[in-house]
Amino acid sequence: MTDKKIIPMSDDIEIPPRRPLTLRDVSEASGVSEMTVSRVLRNRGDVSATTREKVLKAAKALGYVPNKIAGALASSRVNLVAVIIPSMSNMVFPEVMTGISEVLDDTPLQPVVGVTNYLPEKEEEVLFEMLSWRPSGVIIAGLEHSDASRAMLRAAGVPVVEIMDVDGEPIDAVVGISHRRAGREMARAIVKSGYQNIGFLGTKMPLDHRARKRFEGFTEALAKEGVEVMDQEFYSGGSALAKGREMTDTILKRSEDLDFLYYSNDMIGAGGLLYCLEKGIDVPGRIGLAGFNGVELLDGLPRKLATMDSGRREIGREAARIIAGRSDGSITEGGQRVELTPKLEPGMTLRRYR
Amino acid sequence: MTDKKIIPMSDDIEIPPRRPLTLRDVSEASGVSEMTVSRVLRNRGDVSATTREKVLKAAKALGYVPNKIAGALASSRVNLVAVIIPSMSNMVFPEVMTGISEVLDDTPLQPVVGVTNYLPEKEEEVLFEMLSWRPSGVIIAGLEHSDASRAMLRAAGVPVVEIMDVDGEPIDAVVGISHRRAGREMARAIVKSGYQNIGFLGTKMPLDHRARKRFEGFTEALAKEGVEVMDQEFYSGGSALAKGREMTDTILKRSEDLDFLYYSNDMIGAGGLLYCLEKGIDVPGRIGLAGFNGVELLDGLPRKLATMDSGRREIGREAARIIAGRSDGSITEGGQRVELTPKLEPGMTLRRYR
DNA sequence: ATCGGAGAGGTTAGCGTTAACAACGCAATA
DNA sequence: TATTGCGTTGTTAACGCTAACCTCTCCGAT
Repeated sequence: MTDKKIIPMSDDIEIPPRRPLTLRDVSEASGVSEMTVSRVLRNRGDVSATTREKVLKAAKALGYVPNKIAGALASSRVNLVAVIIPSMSNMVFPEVMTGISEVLDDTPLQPVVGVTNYLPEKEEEVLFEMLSWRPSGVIIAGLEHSDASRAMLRAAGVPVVEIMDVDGEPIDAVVGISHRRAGREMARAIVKSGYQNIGFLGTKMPLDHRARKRFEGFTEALAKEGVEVMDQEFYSGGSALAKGREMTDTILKRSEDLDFLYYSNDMIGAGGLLYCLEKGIDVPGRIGLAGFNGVELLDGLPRKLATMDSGRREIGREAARIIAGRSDGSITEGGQRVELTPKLEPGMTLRRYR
Repeated sequence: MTDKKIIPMSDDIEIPPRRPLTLRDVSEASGVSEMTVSRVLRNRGDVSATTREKVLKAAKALGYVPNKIAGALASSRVNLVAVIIPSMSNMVFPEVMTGISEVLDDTPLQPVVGVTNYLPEKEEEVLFEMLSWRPSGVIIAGLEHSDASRAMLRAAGVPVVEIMDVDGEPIDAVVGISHRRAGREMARAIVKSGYQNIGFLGTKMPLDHRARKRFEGFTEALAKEGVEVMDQEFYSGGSALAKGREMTDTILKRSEDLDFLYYSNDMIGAGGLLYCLEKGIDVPGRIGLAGFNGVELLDGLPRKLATMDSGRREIGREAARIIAGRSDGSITEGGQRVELTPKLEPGMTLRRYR
């Protein structure tokens, strides 16, 4: 009340309040204490209807926006959930985000996204940055992290949900599918349909652990059937659809006997499909095709590509549910493990027999 | 230094520090004042190399993560940029985000995203929420906002960049293209190529102002040429590619004379293209097609769809540059206006003559 | 010997909010 | 009438950090 700053000002009637508004301003405007204003604005404690309205009117008139920074510091409660994903341009992660938002929208929590570009060092940076805001929980893609990252996550003292993948040792909770198993099942389905000369097309994957695990599961299951991957082709960067075409062209020219192509994602698979149809190749008679993810886009293709739905949206929802539950106290234990089952969608490109 | 809290503890050597670490812990561990630790951790002020190392070692050993909440409150500097966009599943906005991140990565600033689902009320909520974190700047899609939103943005006292669109009254800075103009130019190009019976296919657009403006510019320019839109078809929700097919089927069956279809985005345009090719319709001879946005996906289609590049990535970059410049003081004035020029890409579906 | 000044580090006082508790007024009860 | 107790409002002290100022030491110039 004492240190009212004197600011030299023009004669304008309407002085735009250059100093940002605080509770104090609202309290002065409404004639009650800051504490009461705080209570009104958070609907907490008993405040008489009269005071409540007086305060709300003043706050609205001034255009007061509470300062969450100060609030968070005082209450040591931050309603943010850190979400750390490798990429935004993949269509997969926006869908996960959608699932997360759907659930968090019904809670006081808010997601904040960080992108790592599949780089462990970047992940470490982003994680450090996010943890320094003391979020109420962390949702992070994958189970592979640097030692420093794992240490940070463990030390953060908040719920951590690793998503997408369940093949590995989680730090706390996990929600995802088994990519190895997804690869295995696809391999079996392919062989069962009578294909024998199988090619694999995917990303250059040293850092895409999930693609790698799918490939491992795939080759492993093929091996059990006495089949080996006949040829492979990898790409990085560029329009996935166009790359799918190019790679398909390359691999088919190189290995003419191929009768099945397994793509590590739907986008390149779609490119391959378009390529084959254009070339008049009989799909799935002469060659079968399959992708991975179950993206919506497939519904619009000339022929439905075989794929395996990775349940991205549901993964997001489950992860958010765990964080929300633990944060509001309705879940007390940690370490939950939710394995979703990827569903094989044979579409029209995987069914030589029957 | 006086009020060291006594915590009853077991005899364990390694006490997992359940109370979150503070500067104090680091200062005690390294034998210097908190202030010095703070200086080291922010590379500010003069600290001897010896002390610096001592402090860094202690911080790392403890696994200390600074509390930005407290830091922000004390310094009243928050290195966050609020980015408010209508949707994440559009492929357009992830690209804008990429542009923003590219630029902000070289600054201390960090983007934080909020999604409005094209709903003004939701925009208001999200904006309020974000402003309560006192960000250093706001990047927000579109020029149409509720009165309350505009008031908040003006009162926030930070740089505001409205992006995507320049047709309207900005609050502060704008970066985007003129969608009216984009619509007009496409109309002219279509007519110039000799098409006369033109259909429009798009989203139900009461809330998609940019699509609406394109449509307005489109019809306006057609009118000048004495041409009227012959038929229209709108959709909402679902897989855009599949919707493009369906709508194309519907409109072509309803209006057999149509010789050009203008789609409000590339995705439905691609669906339409695939449909026409499948039906054996001569494109662009019998029917011409065009979309909007210039998405990468088009590169992989059987035929390159005519489109107009909306320069999303560059929009993100420019917007981020303005925020960054104003926030580090290298730009002092406000109200900048950057109008990018959308480039017509005729592809292979818009060129009946020549 | 004296002084100026740079380098290194410490002290103090907030930043704007909320938790915890204290205090007040007034009606119902003993 | 005194007492209890509830509903309502105010007071005080953090929360963890940084800006601003202050002190001390040491060294070279005078």
